[in-house]
Amino acid sequence: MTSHPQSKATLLTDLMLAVFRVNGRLLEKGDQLVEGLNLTSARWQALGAVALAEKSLSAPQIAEAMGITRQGAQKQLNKLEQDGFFAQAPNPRHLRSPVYALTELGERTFAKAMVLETAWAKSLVADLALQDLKSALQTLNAVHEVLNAPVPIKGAKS
Amino acid sequence: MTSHPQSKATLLTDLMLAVFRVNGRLLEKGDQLVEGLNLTSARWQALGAVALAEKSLSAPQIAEAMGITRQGAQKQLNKLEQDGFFAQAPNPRHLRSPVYALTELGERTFAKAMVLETAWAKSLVADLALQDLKSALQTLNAVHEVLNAPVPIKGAKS
DNA sequence: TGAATATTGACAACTAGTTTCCAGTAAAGG
DNA sequence: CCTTTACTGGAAACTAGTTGTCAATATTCA
Repeated sequence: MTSHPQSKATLLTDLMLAVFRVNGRLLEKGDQLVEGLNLTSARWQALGAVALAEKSLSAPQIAEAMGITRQGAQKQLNKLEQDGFFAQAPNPRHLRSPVYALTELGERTFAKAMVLETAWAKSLVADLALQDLKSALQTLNAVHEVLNAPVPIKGAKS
Repeated sequence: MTSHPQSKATLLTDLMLAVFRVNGRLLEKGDQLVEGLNLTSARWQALGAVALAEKSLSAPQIAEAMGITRQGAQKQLNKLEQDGFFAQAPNPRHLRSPVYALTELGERTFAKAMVLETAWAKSLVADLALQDLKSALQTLNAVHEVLNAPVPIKGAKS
């Protein structure tokens, strides 16, 4: 699907494009998977942050778990609270910053989503080899590591 | 960073999360890389669609090349034209649907971005093995293939 | 203790994409 | 031909995130 001379840099570029494509598909399929639960991929992820922490979290904590900004997480939380998935509880550590807990509905819905995700993942891996998945995961993690290095800013407004 | 029992389905789930993380980083770093050129990742991608086609394209053609909707591409094109990167030319095949060509500035800027991207990719691959990149690319492509299969819609509004 | 500093929620404006609708244009089939 | 269908740009409303500002609350530390 791309160029022929497979230098390492070219391969990395191709890998980047593959990440973009797969990312898009995953969000699309994730949305489809949970649309009957009044969820989207983003809303699901917010439920997951609290469910996996197994305790109530403040908005900034949820944001950090989701890898997005405080303000972005807050927007989702406000909607999810309105929809009955989260309930606020007073935060002993901070007057103005409540803690968010899953409601019954939130717990139940997240559990349903987990069941769907597990079934979906199982159906997908039929054609994939365990070792390939392992090494791909390792390589992506290595790429993620490398991406923490600062960008050479030659092109900056000089 | 995640759970221990490494079943294939669990590995795939972890791989999905890795794709999300790497995708976010790539967009962030891509934006930094070209910010001195009055570009963003999205604007860069639009220039690339026309540059790589080596001919003028209509808005729907550019959208398809970018993997986004016609309307999304049109928004970028309108801004990029205002900023002098694209110029419209009449489309002999359609009165109302002009064709977009890179201006001098557009060509020059895309060339600069390519230089930056190549240098960046080269600097990143130092710690990565060629074989790992190859197999990760293949696996991601395989995952992308599998993702074209329809989702089991058990959770849908039945 | 009290002053500087960091964190927080609310709000606004922005990027980047989506879906939906409209009206004009092109293409295809009878 | 001319009617139906497909394609196109424009605009609006939406999702999902960002940055930035403000005022209030916490924290740190001299």
